Amino acid sequence: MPADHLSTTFQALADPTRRAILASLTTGEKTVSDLAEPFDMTMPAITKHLKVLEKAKLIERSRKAQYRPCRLQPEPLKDIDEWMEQYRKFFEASFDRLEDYLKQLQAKKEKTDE
Amino acid sequence: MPADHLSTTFQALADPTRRAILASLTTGEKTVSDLAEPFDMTMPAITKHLKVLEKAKLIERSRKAQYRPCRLQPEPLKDIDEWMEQYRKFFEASFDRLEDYLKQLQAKKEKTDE
DNA sequence: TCACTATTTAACTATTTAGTTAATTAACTG
DNA sequence: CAGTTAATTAACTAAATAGTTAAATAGTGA
Repeated sequence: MPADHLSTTFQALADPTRRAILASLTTGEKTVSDLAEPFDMTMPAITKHLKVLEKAKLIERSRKAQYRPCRLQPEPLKDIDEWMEQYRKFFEASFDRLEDYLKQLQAKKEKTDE
Repeated sequence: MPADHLSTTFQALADPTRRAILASLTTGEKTVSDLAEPFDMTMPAITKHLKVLEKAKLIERSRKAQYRPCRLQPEPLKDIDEWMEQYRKFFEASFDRLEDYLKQLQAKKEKTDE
């Protein structure tokens, strides 16, 4: 039960329904029913996913009449992005090697084409 | 119980012990005992964490005598980084607004200093 | 006030997770 | 071979997760 900030964020993102909800919020505020619509899932299940996202501060909620509109709150994603920084050199390095390899392939192909 | 690739990766990262293990592997290959040393936890617990990381393909393991050295395998982190791309404009935008605000503060301060 | 819509809460269940202790496997070393 | 070190497996437990159905709450509007 890790209570730390990053663990809570990663945990919240470790579910495809919740990631889809976040993606859907990139186009703007949505009601709970709007968000629920694409999923083959009951409303209480969606309410629970929203609570997980809210506790992780990935969304914020307000009230408009009987609606509880949700909007994206991207700060925790920024924290993950910053955490990622220490690993970037590793996967960028392997990407560079891939690029080198692809360049070699291309060079070989050009030779064949001559 | 999401079996998809991104969920598995996020799930593996949603634990401070596992993130610390990854960080420790940035300085190179380590044995299980090396990795276990900083934690107040039994060896079987560490073995389980390593299995989670291995299933998520965040580490790879080999054998050297009685040791099972682990090394970082950063590809899944790259996938997260790419997933993040769709959100970057959101948190970069709010960072820009913060920058603007700080510039305004600075401008005000300079005026006061005149 | 009554009925309707939007959403949440309660109570329950099945599965997964993170840890433990005790026992086992594997490889080295005297 | 006997003993030691490295690591895993088995069996168990407590807590968390993701879902369900049924009931409750809150706001709108005739």
